[in-house]
Amino acid sequence: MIRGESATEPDALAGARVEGTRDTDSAAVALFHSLSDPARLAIIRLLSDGERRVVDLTGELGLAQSTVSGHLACLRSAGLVDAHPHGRSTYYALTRPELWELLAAAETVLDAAGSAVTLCPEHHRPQRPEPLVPCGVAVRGCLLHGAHHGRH
Amino acid sequence: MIRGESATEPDALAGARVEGTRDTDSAAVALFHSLSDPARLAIIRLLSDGERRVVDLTGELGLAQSTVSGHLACLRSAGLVDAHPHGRSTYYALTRPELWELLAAAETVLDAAGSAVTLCPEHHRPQRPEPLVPCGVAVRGCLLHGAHHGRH
DNA sequence: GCGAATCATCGTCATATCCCGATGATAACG
DNA sequence: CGTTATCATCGGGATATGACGATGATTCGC
Repeated sequence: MIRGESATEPDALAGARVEGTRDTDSAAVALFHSLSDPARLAIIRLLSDGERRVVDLTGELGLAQSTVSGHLACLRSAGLVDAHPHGRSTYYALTRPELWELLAAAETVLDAAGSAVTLCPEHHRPQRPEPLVPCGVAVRGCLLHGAHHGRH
Repeated sequence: MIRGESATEPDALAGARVEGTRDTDSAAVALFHSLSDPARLAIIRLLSDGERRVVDLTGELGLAQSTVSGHLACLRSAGLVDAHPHGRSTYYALTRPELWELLAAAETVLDAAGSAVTLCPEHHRPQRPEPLVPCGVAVRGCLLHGAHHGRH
């Protein structure tokens, strides 16, 4: 991963090894893998405010520069960030606004599991669809509205 | 992971090591990690039709039984499946209907990246929200409806 | 022109991960 | 009761991963 991102490359061979998997699962595997590291989640959060240089991210994360470069390479390979060299600096920015829906959906899954998790920065949080169940059963406070909504 | 799921346990220590991460990120990391393996995605797909025994999954996946047990332990630790021992068999079932929204959202991200990926079984696919952009700009066929919708 | 800054890459290390076969506890079957 | 089936767990192997420091190419600032 840190060198060459071989594990995140779409790998039809590994996909064909396990029955029931699909070649296209590799892209999904790479996407989920890119999100399965705390440093990379933190990078995404930092980039949500706008593009940043590697040295900025390095300072904020408190990791070695080479490590940050590796994480950015992983995110880049998964298509979540883009790199814009500018002189001796390289600016990285997020590329997929759809990512916020994904993070919000993960919040929902974890919320249902009892983990109050906030992955989406507030200004990127997609609107939750209106609950289909009429209000009446207060199960848990809604993360977005902080009020009690019917859940199910 | 295969023994003890130490890597998927919420680990506040690792979370505190990288600046900008949150302790609660561990649950998200574990969730994304649980989805970042082709065999586990296949298991989720198999279980989408209803609960199954380990031996059934083992047969369908073509993996060693111990491997399948390990994957199920991972999914279980992430809260995505539940185990119901019944005699000498153990039935596994999915626990989070919210998971379909997450997989659909991942499809969207990958779709935007140019990878036509189907993670959601058809009978579990959540309804896509109506596009906010009026029809007019045909960019890419909609996975669900197969017709051309405005994208942006 | 020189020193400093930046960053992708490499090598190394400790640990994790997925794979397998083996094993033992438990339950089912004849 | 003896045999078979099932499954969680363990040990080992091959590989991957995230961490670090070092390095060299490129750019910037004086």
